[in-house]
Amino acid sequence: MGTLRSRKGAPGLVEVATRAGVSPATVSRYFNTPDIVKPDTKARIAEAAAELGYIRDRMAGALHNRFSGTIGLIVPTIDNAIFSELIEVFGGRLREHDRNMLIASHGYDLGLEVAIVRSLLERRIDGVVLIGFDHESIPLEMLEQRDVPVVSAWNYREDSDLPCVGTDNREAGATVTRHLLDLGHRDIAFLFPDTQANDRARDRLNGALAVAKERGVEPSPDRLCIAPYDIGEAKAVGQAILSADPPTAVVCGNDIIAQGVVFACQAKGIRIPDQLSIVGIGDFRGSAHMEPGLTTLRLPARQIGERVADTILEMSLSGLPPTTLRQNFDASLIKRGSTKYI
Amino acid sequence: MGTLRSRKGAPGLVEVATRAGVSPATVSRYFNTPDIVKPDTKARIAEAAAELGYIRDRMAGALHNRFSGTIGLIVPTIDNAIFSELIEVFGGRLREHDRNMLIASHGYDLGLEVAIVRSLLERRIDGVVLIGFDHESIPLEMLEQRDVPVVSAWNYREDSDLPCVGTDNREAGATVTRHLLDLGHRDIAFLFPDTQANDRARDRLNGALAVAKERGVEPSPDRLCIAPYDIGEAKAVGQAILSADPPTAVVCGNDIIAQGVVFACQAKGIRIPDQLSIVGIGDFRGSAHMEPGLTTLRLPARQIGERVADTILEMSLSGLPPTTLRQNFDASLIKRGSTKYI
DNA sequence: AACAGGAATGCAAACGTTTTCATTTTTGAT
DNA sequence: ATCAAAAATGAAAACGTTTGCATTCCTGTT
Repeated sequence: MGTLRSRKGAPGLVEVATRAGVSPATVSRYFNTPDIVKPDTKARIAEAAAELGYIRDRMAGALHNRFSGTIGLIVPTIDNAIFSELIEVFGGRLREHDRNMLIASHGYDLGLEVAIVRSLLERRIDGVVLIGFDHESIPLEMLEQRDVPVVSAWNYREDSDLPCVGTDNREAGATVTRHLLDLGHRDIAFLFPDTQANDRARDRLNGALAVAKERGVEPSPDRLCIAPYDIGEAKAVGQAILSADPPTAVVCGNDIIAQGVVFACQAKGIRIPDQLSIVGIGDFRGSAHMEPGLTTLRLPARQIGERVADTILEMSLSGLPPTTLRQNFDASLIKRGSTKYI
Repeated sequence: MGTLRSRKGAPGLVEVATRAGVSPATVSRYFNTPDIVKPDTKARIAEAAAELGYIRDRMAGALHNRFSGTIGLIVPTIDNAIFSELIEVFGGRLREHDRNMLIASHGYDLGLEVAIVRSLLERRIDGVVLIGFDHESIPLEMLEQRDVPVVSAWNYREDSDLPCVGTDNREAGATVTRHLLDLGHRDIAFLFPDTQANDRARDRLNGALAVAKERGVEPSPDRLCIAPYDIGEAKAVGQAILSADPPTAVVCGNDIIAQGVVFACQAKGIRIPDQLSIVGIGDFRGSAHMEPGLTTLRLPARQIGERVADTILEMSLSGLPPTTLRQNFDASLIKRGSTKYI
């Protein structure tokens, strides 16, 4: 069905072999284990390959040796500052190791993950990186059954089922909240996204509430607000909070929300940090440079991205769990102009 | 070399065939051309496949019929609001068509493209989407030689060599500048990234300067400033501009830069739009909600993303140039609070 | 009831590599 | 110069599908 295009003039391994006067096997070895072919032969093959403009067909190879050289990354969203640095760094690291990144997003619809995982498995993925710990069991089983390595990125939990590389989100929530408490704030609002299918947000909120309680601060229900990771909606929620009986400080689930609240204040003429202190989590692009600068928790996205890549590659090569099963990266509180003692 | 893991228990096409009591060929047809297999047989195969948890191996198939079901996308950067919506939409559309997205970024280093293209070709990509028109000839030739469809996204030019889907960036630059001129501004500064290896920025700036000249406004050299697509650096450049003898308006290469300038004003206590009008291009996340809202040009990223996907799929299926070789999407000026008549 | 024509299916040869095993060449020591 | 051992290469059988061609099974017509 349909017109079948032929591979125009693309030369194959055999043609390189013929031209170099060696067997296909030797050419294959030249590419895969160059150290076992004689320098002399190597030179001839290199020349032949260059002259023909040969490009190897890794699919054909993968058919044989199980490795496709492709790693899958499944994220909730690409179109958002949250994961973009992680994605960029991860992809770059993979390229350094001559692997490709197959990426898919599900828009926080975990049900889509099963379709995505199936699609990735059909392409013989060498490994899969997921964000966080909230996942349906079916896709995980499919991966498990086929022995495909899986790493959870972004989150750290000492008792996670999956190998993980990330930060402790409970701790993250606790840290920013502690900062506000240390500054003397007692009337604190919490703006977090729906914690239903988002373990990062859930952990952060729990950590935040735990430390508050510990210090004797128990927010009333109207101090617990839901705002999605969207700057416009966060701004709207922020304006609502600030309308009557505003708190003295706000803990935001991430910097997107915090930025929304900053804009809400500017819209209502509320001075930051004099009338309201704001903390975010993430230190996204822009948080450092807005006015006032946002006090936030810097998550080491760069380190996590690189480490995730290294970990999944290690697993795919060894076929075993990684040497370090769970890796925790510390987040650091960055104090800027958006917080102040009360 | 290394331990070769075997495909644990993964069943193959033949096992499905055996269990369903049909030949492998029929099972293959069941997946590829379901309409030519008898309903009865179809049911038996479906059952067998489900029971075994069969997942097809598209690499093996690709070996035969040339289609890997994977499309490559090469962007300058992922970690930036510029392309993220395009990427997200494009990837989603591909998934709807049961294709995967292989993504790579080169960080505005076009020299990297050749390595990336090679790597994609090794994976038997069905098509490649590039951003803009500035590309080295070698990767393009490699793709051409192998008959791999290429589409340029984001930019539109009526005389482009490649099929393209995007907006006319000259027009974009002209539109925002015209808006300022219409408001009576004559002393306008232009903040653009280095236009060396970035045809989008170059076209925008040229369009902006052309329309200015047309109206008799010729900016002095110190009104032409270079700022990268980075909010912090743009803010710094903005502060420099505003220090002595500030202009009455600024045209920014994109919204990131514009946001930086907004923050620069806030830092220096310059009131927007009373003392300075600012326009951006792109209508990125956040531009609508910052204070004041940013007047900018909305680029139809969503439409472009979908259309690019459709176009590359069409090309890959037909093996021909797309029916519509060059597709232009109109951008619309969004007037918000950052601009005002002088 | 016989038959033509189309619809379903099966057979076996690809697709472009990798890899095992066997064979040849080289190396270094005597 | 000779030989054993190591290094380099070659021959051919995989890998898991797809597909052209051949065959069998239907369906409806005379």
